[in-house]
Amino acid sequence: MGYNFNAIEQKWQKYWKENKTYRVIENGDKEKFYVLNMFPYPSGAGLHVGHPLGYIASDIFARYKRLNGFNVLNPMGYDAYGLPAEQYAIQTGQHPAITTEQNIKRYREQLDKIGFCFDWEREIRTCDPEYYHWTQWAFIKMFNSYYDNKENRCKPIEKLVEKLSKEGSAGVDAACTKEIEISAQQWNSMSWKEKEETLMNWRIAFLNETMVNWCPKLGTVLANDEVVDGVSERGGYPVVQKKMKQWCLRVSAYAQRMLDGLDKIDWTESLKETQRNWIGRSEGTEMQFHVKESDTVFTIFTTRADTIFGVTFMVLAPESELVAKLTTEAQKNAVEEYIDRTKKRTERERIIDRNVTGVFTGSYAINPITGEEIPVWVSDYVLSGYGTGAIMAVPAHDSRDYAFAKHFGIEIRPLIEGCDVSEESFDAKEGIMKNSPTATFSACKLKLNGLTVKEAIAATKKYVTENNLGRVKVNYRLRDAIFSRQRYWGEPFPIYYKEGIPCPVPEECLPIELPDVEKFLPTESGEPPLGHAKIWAWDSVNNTICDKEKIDNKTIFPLELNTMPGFAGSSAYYLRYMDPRNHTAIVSEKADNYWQNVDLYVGGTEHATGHLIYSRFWNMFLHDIGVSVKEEPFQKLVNQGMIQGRSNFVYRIKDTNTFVSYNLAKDYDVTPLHVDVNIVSNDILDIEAFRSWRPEYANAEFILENEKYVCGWAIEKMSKSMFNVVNPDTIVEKYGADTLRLYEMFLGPVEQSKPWDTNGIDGCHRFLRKLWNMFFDKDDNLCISNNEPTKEELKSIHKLIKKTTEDIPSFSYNTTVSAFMICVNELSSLKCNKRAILEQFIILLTPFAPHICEEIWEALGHNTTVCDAKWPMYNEEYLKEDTITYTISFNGKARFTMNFAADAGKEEIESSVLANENTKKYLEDKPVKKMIVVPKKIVNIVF
RNA sequence: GCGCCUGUGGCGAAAUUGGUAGACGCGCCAGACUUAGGAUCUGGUGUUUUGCGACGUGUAGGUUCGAGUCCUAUCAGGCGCACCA
Repeated sequence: MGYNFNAIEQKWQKYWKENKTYRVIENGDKEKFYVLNMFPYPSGAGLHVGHPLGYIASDIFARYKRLNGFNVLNPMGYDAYGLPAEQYAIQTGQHPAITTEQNIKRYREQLDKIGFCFDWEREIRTCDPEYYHWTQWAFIKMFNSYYDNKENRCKPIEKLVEKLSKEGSAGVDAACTKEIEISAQQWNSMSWKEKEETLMNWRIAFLNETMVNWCPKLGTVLANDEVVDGVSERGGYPVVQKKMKQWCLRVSAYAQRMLDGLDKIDWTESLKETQRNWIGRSEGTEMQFHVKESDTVFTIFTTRADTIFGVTFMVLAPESELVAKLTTEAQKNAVEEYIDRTKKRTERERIIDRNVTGVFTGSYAINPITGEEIPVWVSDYVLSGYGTGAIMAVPAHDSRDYAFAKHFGIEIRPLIEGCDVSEESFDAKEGIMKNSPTATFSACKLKLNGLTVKEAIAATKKYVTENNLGRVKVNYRLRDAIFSRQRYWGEPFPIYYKEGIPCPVPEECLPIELPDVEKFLPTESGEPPLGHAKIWAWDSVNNTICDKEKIDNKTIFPLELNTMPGFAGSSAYYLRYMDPRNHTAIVSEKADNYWQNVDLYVGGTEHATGHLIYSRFWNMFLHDIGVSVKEEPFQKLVNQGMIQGRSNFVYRIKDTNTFVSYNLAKDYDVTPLHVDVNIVSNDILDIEAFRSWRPEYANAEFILENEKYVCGWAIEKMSKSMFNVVNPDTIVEKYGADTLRLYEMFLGPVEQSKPWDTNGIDGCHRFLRKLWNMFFDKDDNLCISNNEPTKEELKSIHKLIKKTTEDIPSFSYNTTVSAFMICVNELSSLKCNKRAILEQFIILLTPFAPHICEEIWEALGHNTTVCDAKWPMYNEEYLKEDTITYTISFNGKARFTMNFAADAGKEEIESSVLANENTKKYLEDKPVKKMIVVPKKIVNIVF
């Protein structure tokens, strides 16, 4: 019978389930270890062979840690809310709740076949009210918090109210939408409604009317990370800018902390760099410019304060409120026309078409240092969302300003010695300053001539600050996250509207469950589907949801119609796994203190600027309000690479039904066609399978080479349309889960992207069969001896113990698998059947191939699961060599080898090498300058 | 444009602090056992040469007794950010 993997795997999967082998409970006696995978959203296509890569890698780590005595949390769940799940439902014309349920079921079946050690009792689903209770709860907490810049943490909004009523805005240094100045008196005389409207300026979760990424096709707004190159990440539909009132999260308040936190966590440098870029810290100066013949003052932001003498025009973003203020009667028509034109362009059009456009407002600003009059223009190359939406333009030292100045014929005034600005601007922040104004502006005390750019920036900053012309300012590219979606399939907001003011429902009334609606499709105009819900009003007397028709705006109010975006549910799920069935808190203090944060997080790099930013923000917020003990949620992060598909092609001769083999195809006029990789083996086409694959190929003719049809191939994305999808179920059926696990790891480094190629899998399968045959004879009888192991056998197994113990923590799984293969080859050529050796081998292999190890472990007479075995220790004694071969080299060129006893000293080796006949012959009369002995490796004689 | 990463056989890939390449697996070649084999086992397999040997880690230099590894320049591929002032 031999190695019957199907029976073995079914048996043990059933055993694990029935005996709850992988259930984990908080246990203070054991050290904890928290392993986590980014949970999947259950798509309709099911798993392909690339998905489990990360799960297998972390499963191995989890099992390894468990064998080393740790209490390991390794949970799994589903990110079931959000656009992908909903789009799939829409495409198949079903209710998302139904498709989600189906897809989860299918995912679970596929996952179960691979033999993971997930504790399924802790499973969570983001669309489960029990779960999103705490998403809504966190939102209310954010609504009721503000960020104190001085203390660098968020605090309850009541503290802010207290300050406002005592000191007004003067006492407030907090993250805000815009700077507001009010006195305590003004605040205290405000109505409830006015106060609420004012507080929106500081809340962490706030309602704001801003320009948003509107995607008409998806019928919803999108966050910045959901828009790529001006089209939606999901579906690739055009995105336009639109002013809308939306819920936002004040992520930007945490920008500096998120930046600083990166130094404390163990992520790859490239991922940290991506986040640093996304946060986009830039240190500069804000300066105030007065407008000529007007009271208006406006502020600009620049990183090049040193170039203040080179300013020859100012530019406002078209969306800026200043435009209307500064436009003169004479220019009114031209400006309005320009703004109309820019509004109509989508983000994408603006990216593609970079022609210089702009219009003069008619106004002049006064240079705060020189008093010079500078024309103010409007142009869409200035962004309203960054800095202050207004810039001072220095065409000599900024390429965008340069293009603008050239186009409109504005003066270009170079400020750096020796730079040539006749063809292009000089953007580099280097050189010696020149052209500071002298006689003309004698009042000006700022002299920059002769300074380096760096010194000049510092000097200008100092001057500006001391003379109250502006201030030093740090700007971040990171924007606040837009948190509303005009979609059905998401968490409803726990918010009702009283006199148009949003009010959170009482915490004890959570969760507010997603209502049933007749029509859940999104609309192009942006009417949220929850508008169709009948039972969707808030009865503030009985604290319950009630029929919409009862709304009287006295005690019964309308509820928010938007839903939360996909990242809402995925931002704190790792906390919930610690205590998933807690009805009174997101996580108990006890569980939080025990599990702390995720020790090892495994997932794709595509979440670098989405989920991994939001999660860190969300966790920092929860940390501030005393929920999560750690500030950073994911201590170590490993990005598994993508598994690409390897497509195969057949070559059809044009206008025929004849297919020509790959190497002969160049002689014909052919069309390459994708062919299902599952009917191709080692690039050889299974002709019969091909004929029955599609009716039109039933009578296909072939031109063969060496009596075979050879297919071409290419590396492409794994997808249905390329016919290169490999389903893990097929592999498990044919080779077993243990082989699949081994092979996925053997394929290459976990972090690296690589194509899937089923061909190599035989090697891993052979290894397991070989292993099996070491334990069992042809009649399936255990044939193991209890004899003492030999020195060689001990050496072989201890080499393996050392290798696995060192490699698993560093994720070098591919070399670990190689080490297993080498060890089996060594042991089988030694004809080793010693229990003492093989038993240790089984423990070492358990993380990789748990099913076969359980089976053998049981056959060896153990009545406990191998998952609880003790990881063996290696003994250096066994690894020592008796003799060591040294390479004798002359001036770095190797000539011959010599053997020495392992404990031979340096002197001994040197003298024997010099006394050796070969050495003498080679050296003849050449004097030896020096001799280098590298232990265990080489003796180099330099002459 | 700025930043980060990666370049090693026919293929996936190994290579402690620089220590004298290509482990392991696939594929290929030869042999054995077979009626047969997409089975199993054994041996071989970087290039070049009959052989000794020579040459080989994208390219060109440098440091060193010795470089895949360190330094400089350059090329190619991938990723991130990008009218961010």
